[in-house]
Amino acid sequence: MSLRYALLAILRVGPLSGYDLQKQFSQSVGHVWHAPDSQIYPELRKMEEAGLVEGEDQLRGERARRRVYHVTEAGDRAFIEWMQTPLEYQRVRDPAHLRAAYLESVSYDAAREFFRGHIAEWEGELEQWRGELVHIENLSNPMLVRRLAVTADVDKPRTIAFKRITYEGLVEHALGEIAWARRGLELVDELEAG
Amino acid sequence: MSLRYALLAILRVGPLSGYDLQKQFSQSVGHVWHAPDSQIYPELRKMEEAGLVEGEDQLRGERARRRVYHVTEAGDRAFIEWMQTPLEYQRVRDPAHLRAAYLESVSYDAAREFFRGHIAEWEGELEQWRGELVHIENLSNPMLVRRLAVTADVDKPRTIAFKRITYEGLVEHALGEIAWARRGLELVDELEAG
DNA sequence: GTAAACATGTAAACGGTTACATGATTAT
DNA sequence: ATAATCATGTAACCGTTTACATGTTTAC
Repeated sequence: MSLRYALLAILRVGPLSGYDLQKQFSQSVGHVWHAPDSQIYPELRKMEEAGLVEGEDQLRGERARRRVYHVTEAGDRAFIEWMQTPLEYQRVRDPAHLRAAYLESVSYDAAREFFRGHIAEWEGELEQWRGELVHIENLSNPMLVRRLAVTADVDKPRTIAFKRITYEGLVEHALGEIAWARRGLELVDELEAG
Repeated sequence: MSLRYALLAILRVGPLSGYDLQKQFSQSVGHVWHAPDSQIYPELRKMEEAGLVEGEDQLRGERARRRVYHVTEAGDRAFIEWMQTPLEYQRVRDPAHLRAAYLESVSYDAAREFFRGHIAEWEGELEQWRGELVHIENLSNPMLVRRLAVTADVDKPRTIAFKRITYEGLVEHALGEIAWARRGLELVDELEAG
């Protein structure tokens, strides 16, 4: 159910077509809440039915159209209300730690493969999140710039500060996973040696 | 799809009824892969259809029955094969960091509420995982004891070591989330002050 | 002319959540 | 007698994933 609010968060900055939304999405909120375009288009339609957004068809060339969505007052209220509601945490479902707990059932090399894969996976995320963090510090993230353009001066420091701490948290998590997996590799070496 | 392998991991230690499995589950693998009983019973049936486990109905008293499942050779092979297959990581979908990125749209108190809730959530997980870690160190976890009972002496150190590093990783993650949220609270104080 | 990018979807399947439903046995 | 625990499910719903489907416009 968070997809809806992730989309509202972006649309609140200004109207966008489904296509543009999806592109902005994958370069911003998509870093913490992934969604494919095949999920975004239908969700926008549902949000329109619920009165949270309104879409207008615009013509593009002679035959093509694009549907541009903007947030309604009800949509804005719904977003703020959600932000103030206690967050529903999802139950833990962590395939990597599930597997790690049973590595005794495979060879040392297979165990190493697992930890190496874990490092590769989290280094990928780390790179993305660190990149975002740099863009936040430099004010070189287009979404953030657009947002700041519609934000009162008093509110700007907060807007930046919360984005920064968010990505700092993600970066630290990724670093933690990588450090853990490196220790995993050392453990495998020790077990094999002794 | 990991539920299947989580269930196999437990059943490989020895036969269990759906009910007992579910109890063992919630006290062991359930810490990293949650599943309600309403999901476990049908999954066991599906695994039986797939030939991974076999169930036998046992009588309990006069009228009641319980179905005891054990892993087949095919089930054992499937588990080992899965353990050696590159892990499919799920796309990031993190409602807490999604929300954190937009805290400028609510009051300082609402932002504090969010971070406090985050701390409470992760302290809950931390307690569970730390408890497990203690049970692993003391060999006071019944599942681990049963597992060691069917494990060759040479393999025992590994079996313990992988469980330990798994829960250490989880504990560190929880500590990281808590430290992050505490910094969040400090940030809110600073923003409100200056 | 052709490829890249623009633009918007549908359909089927799957996994997970929540609520409901039922009854037997054992310990007090 | 009664409560706790044992024991096993079904059904409806929801969100997500994957694969498929189609056509337009713009830049080279």
